[in-house]
Amino acid sequence: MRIATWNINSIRHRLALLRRVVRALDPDVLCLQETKVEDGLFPEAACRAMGFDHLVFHGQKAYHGVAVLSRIPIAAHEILSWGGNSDARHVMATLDTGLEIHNVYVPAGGDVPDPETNPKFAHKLRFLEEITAWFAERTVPTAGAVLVGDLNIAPLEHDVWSHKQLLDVVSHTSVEVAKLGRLQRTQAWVDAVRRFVPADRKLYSWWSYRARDWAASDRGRRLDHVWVTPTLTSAVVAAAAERRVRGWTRASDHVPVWVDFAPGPA
DNA sequence: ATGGTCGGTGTCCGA
Repeated sequence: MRIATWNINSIRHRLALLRRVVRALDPDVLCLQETKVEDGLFPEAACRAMGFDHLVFHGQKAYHGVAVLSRIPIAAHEILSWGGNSDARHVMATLDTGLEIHNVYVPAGGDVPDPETNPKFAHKLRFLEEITAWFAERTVPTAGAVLVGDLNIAPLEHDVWSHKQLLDVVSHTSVEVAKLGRLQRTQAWVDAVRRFVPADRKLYSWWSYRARDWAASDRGRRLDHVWVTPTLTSAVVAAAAERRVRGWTRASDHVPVWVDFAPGPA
């Protein structure tokens, strides 16, 4: 079973690219962020035509929005909200196997890493505190859980092109990394992708649109993550961030990240 | 040291 996550940056603008990604990666479950579409306008038929018979989408006009596209039946889902507003940033889908999937889009946090002067950064920190408190009270399901999404934080030194130059840049500051660490410890979440790409090797999932040549400058960050609860760790047999997708026509600034699970009991 | 580009929406905002 393959689970993928991708910040698509407008699902309606990128339906052709979505088809191409689905053909190339053939995920069983694809979690999208920044769909940027309200539920009434979600391209449901197009997703079904790609083989995803089971859909959960939770969006709003213009901003944010998360969706779970699945070939595996979804038994239940829940819309969750953190940070003091009703932003569409977290949906939980429980597969009929009992596996719980959390699709999360953490606020970007603006430009200035100071919660006193930048309300967007304050909102990001509050979102992280609230989701952390919720997971801390929650029991890990028997079948395990997966947390994926655009977490908008690159926690490790080699999750960014220059650790030194990004220490004061939102997404890599110590306060954000510490908060992400607290979230990770709530259910002892394991960073599944870094099990396959060691921490001393550069790994990115996002490259800014603003670079003249994103591939040549290669100033990327790993903002998109796949975490699994401990009992699932040994079932994860492969993982990757699909760098090549950044070069495809009409690319998102984020690329898909995926994890493969071995069949059968973990 | 600065500005660079997107998408959705509307004459800018958020990323």
